[in-house]
Amino acid sequence: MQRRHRLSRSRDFDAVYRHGRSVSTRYLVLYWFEREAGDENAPRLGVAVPKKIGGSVIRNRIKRRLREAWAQLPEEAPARNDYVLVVRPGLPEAVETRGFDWLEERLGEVLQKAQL
RNA sequence: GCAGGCCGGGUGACCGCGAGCCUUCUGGCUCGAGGAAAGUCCGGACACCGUAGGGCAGGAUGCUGGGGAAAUCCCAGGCGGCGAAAGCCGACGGAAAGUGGCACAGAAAGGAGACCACCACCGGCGUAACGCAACUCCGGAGACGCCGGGGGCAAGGGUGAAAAGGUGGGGUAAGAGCCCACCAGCGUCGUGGUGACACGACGGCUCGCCAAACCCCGUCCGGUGCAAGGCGAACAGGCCCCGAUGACGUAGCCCGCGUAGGGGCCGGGUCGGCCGCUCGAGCCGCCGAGGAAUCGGCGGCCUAGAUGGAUGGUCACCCUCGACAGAAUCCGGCUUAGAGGCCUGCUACA
RNA sequence: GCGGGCGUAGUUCAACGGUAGAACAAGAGACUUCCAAUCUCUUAACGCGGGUUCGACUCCCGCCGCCCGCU
Repeated sequence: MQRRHRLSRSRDFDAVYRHGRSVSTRYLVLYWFEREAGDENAPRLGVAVPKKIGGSVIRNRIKRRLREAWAQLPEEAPARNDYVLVVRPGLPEAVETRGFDWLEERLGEVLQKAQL
């Protein structure tokens, strides 16, 4: 995922949290927010992992895997939006035991629930 | 069992990520986490702060020698403790400068005293022809017993973590370093050692424990931290108060020094960009000095620099199935976490 | 990056270096026809590992966990 397809500023995160909508599942929370009308460049993703989840190795690994899973997705996420994925406790352990394919299913689940 | 050192899954393919370089402009090449990157416990480098100067206060530190930029660091040695040994551990200056503490128990917890017991002496009372535990000693000039008195003494008693050196002998009315021998401690001298210290001789005869209790002594310490700091961008108004009778710098206080600005409220701007940013007390190899830490010389190498923060996905094969864990200015240490494997030396047992 | 504070019964808090206490809660009993209230009794704890000391919740060092600041 290239840098322009990521959320890179604290103000962007704030905007998505403050003005966007959200949906949550057992392991993930998804926020999304429609940017300025007519801006159809590409979807942008930010990943947030609380410190409660684990050490920096755990947190970095789950972020990498979520970005990879996001990139593997077909065009399910409309390009006009900014997204923030929040990891909930238990996800890294579950991925370790159930594998990467399971993580892709969980990501698809939360996107479907959002009904974009 | 102990000590020291090292490695920390590997190889290949495709798709991705970050940086640099090249480029025919959409690709190619190269590099891309750790021994602890961690905790932030010490020490620096570096940077800035209208000065960093002194005193007090405060903090840190504390055997000796060497190393090191420095350090709650390293090496070697001494001393003390633990262990059968190899070896490990130790904030290890001062208690005859002062203050304070030593619960319970115990007579007494520190410049001494005397509860019980012991010992002669003096006085009083009661007695013994056989008495006294016993005698060849002593005893009606009163032994012995009881009571009282002023003394002597600190060996014994029980308590305690600890009781004024320990053991043995002499000595004495009973005793005591009162005297003697050995041991321990202290002091002086000598010898060895750079030194901590060790050994020996002599001396007088002894001075409790706690300073990780206050403290005393020696040594060291300006503050803030890369979110330092610099460049550029944006905004660049109003009111009030204090101030050469010294505000403020200045930090806990005082002195000294410097200097003309400082503070509050409202309004406005900035949650962006570039540099700092990785070549350094650097790493590797060889040679030399040294007992080692380490140092010197020569040759070679360039080895992450992100900024919501770069290592992931899929597949194949192999092995002993892979722990703890992710750089954020850099470096030297300490501490903590940690699956497995390799090498070297030593000790004990068989 | 820098700095500060706190860990004691189930909970909220105490304790000059000398036996860890109080309140509430919980359990049992008493009182009551029953419940509540009240009274009595009981159960329980110094975050972990070293060190100093005769002796450590207390003093020192190192970890672990939690909370809070500054920029």
